[in-house]
Amino acid sequence: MEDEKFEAISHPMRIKILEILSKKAMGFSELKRELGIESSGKLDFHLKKLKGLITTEDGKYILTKDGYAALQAIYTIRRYGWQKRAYVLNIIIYIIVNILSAFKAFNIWLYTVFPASTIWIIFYSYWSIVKRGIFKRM
Amino acid sequence: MEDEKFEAISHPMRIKILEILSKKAMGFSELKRELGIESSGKLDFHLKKLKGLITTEDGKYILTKDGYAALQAIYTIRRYGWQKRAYVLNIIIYIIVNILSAFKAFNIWLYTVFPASTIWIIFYSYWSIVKRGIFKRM
DNA sequence: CCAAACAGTCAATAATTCTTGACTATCCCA
DNA sequence: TGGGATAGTCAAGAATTATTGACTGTTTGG
Repeated sequence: MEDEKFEAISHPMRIKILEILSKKAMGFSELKRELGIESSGKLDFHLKKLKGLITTEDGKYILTKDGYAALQAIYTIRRYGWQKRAYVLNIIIYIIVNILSAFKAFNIWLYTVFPASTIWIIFYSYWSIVKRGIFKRM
Repeated sequence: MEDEKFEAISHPMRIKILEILSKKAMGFSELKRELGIESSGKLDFHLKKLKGLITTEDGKYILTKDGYAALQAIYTIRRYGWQKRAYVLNIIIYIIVNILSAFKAFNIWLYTVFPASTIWIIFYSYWSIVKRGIFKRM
């Protein structure tokens, strides 16, 4: 099912098209100009390959939900480090919030801040490490 | 630079190879068996296409850092809904933590929990919405 | 030592993808 | 009314990717 999505974004021009359309809806000719190509057939070919990732609205091309997901995948590869950094920052803030709260008012911390933030951090760690494998062989 | 990575994972067999190797390091023949193919040339061809995403260790194939990133991209497409759900849950927990803290001890909340968690939520929202576009045409 | 299993390579062919360029049709405004 | 801009389609050929199958070494157990 998702194999053809990777096929769809496996050509530089199609990635370019997704990036352009994520910023601005465009018609056929404007897109052609933006891509710096002369051949209409070429653009037609690539637009057809992007079926499911783009659609039209008021005569202009826009990304679909899956189009944004595909772009997301591209950014995942480009900015993979982000996830790890976000995770580390999350943990640091968790620790800071808890230490500050515990020192200021132990009881409140123990019964509200600590359980709530700990549930969150467990969930987030599970998501980051188990589901997304952010620390696997990084 | 990353274009060839998408080309690399644009074939079902290569996605299968990445998934198999992410779970267990394997030699040539074991991989062939696991994939249910007869032709050595075929496996050789696809392994070569995966250059940069896999490597060998003790005579067995394993994923590289980029291999895991590519697999990550595959999961991003498969489990895209997760991000939105995680974001919403994060916001809910932020609100709960803040309301509870504010009611129990207003001053502590105002000077520690609120600023720290608000900085976090701004950062996280920026990351989720601006950088990753999780609400764009979902 | 022999055979079977492992770990590939490579050339030829099949299949698919990409590009070109010629063509159609509509709209608009001068 | 005619020319330029928009919005495509399609067939043919070029280029690339995928598969097959025959081949080469190495290792390992009996």
